[in-house]
Order: sequence, then C-alpha cells, then structure tokens
Amino acid sequence: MPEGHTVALHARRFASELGGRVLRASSPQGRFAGGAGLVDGRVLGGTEAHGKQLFLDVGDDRWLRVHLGLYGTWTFGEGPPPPPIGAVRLRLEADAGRGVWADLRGPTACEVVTTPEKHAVQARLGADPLRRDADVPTLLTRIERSRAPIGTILMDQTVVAGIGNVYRAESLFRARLSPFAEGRSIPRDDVEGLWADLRVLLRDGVRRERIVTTDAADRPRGRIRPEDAHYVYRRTGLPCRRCGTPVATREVAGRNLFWCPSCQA
DNA sequence: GCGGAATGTAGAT
DNA sequence: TCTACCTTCCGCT
Repeated sequence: MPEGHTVALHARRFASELGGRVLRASSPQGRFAGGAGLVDGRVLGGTEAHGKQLFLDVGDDRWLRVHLGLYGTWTFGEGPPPPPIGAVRLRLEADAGRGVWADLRGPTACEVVTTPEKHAVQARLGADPLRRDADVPTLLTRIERSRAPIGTILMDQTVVAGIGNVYRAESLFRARLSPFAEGRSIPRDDVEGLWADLRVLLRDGVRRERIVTTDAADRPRGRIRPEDAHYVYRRTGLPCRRCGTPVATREVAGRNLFWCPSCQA
C-alpha cells in the first residue's frame, strides 16, 4: 500500500527488471485496453517517482502515469505470468530473458500522457523528501505563511509530495508537534526538523520496504512486529509509547488523524 | 458470505 | 465538505 516510499521502490524495480526491454502490455480487466495498446511493443526507458506518482518512459515522448490511490497495487513476478487474479487493469511483461511481469490492480489513475502533460502534473507537486531536486525554500515559505493546521498541510501534495496518513501521524509525533498547530505558528527550526525527519523516514521506508517509525529504544528488540512499528498510527486508545497517555483519534477531512494529546500538546 | 475500513484523489456541491 | 471511484483484507456472523 502506497505512500511515497512504495512508489520510489516501484520506480527502481521497473528500471532494474524491465528497463531497456520491449514491453508486452495488456489489460485483462479491459478498462485500460486502449492505453495498453499504446504501450505494447515499446521499449521501457527511464522510470521516475514523484510523490505518489509513477512515470514510466515508453518512448516517443509518451509516459505511462500511474497513481495507486488508496488501494492500488503492483504485483511483480518472474517466469510465465499466472492467470490474472482479480481485476488486473494492466499487465506488463518483458519479452526477453527471464520473463518478468508486473500486474496493476485498482489504481486511481493509469494513463498514457505526453511529456508536457507529465511536466504539468509534476509542476503541481510539492517537495518530495526522496528527491534531490526538492524545493525546500518554497516548502518552508508555504508552511510559514499558512494558516492551515500542519496536519492538513502535510497531506497537501502540492506542498509535500509523497506523505500519506501514516507518515503524517508519525512524523508529527516524532517532532512533538500538534497536528492542529497552524503552519505559520511553528518555528522555522521545527519545520526544518520535520522536513529532515521526513527524509530520514521515507528513505528508511525504501530500505526496509515498509514503514517503521519507532526508534529502537521505543520497541521490543528483534524482528519488528507490525504493532510495534508505529507510535500513534492506528493505536487509538492504546497508551502512548513515551508517556502512557491514550492515543487520540479524530476524523479530519475524511481521514483518521492519530496523535498523543500529551506529547503533542 | 457480508460489512467495513484502508497508506488517496478528483470532481461535484 | 461530500461522494465516487473500486480493490483487498480482516473481523464478524
């Protein structure tokens, strides 16, 4: 399930496993038959992740743009692809060598776009903690001028690209910031610290291929169980790992927000 | 087997 | 602020 770290992993995986190869594209489900026809037979060039957007260069100034949304998934495999399981919107296969394939299910967006259209999408995206070209000065300015709560700002992909509900809750806990604090009320040092921590967290997410935000000192030793991977996300009513106060939750703009009312006063 | 929730966004109101 | 999108998984019956 996708926040920015997942999409970055997908971009790498497509580059390493299908890059430079002729693609066979099909839409077993049928909803992307036209687009698959445009991709079929092309060679996969570069791949790029920007926030939660994945771009695959299929040549001739055309890109496959995929946004997984809430429940979209990519499934990768080697060897002969199995009969499609569930509704496979797009199946990509590399026709040479080992026979690598990738199945796409349930995306919010899957379309073939031109290079200018790709740039237009990217122009609307904010700073991506995983990208070297992240525009940090603009990010800092946007936050320090905003009357919106920081918990809302972090989910705004035009400000920060790639942060989802887990990283929002967890990064604010780690920064000891209330999700309800207005952006403009937060000292610049704290905003810079939050940004630096997001970079650490997402890079760690890429490395582990999962989101782990608890420091080693705040969880049992050994293999990290799912219930020990977070401080507040989906821990409503459970004691805060740092102070024991029950974790609070509230629905904000249709999403569940989790925080410790004591640590993040 | 069913209902609800889920790491998200776009478009209508 | 709301609903639609549309898939998977989990808990409950």
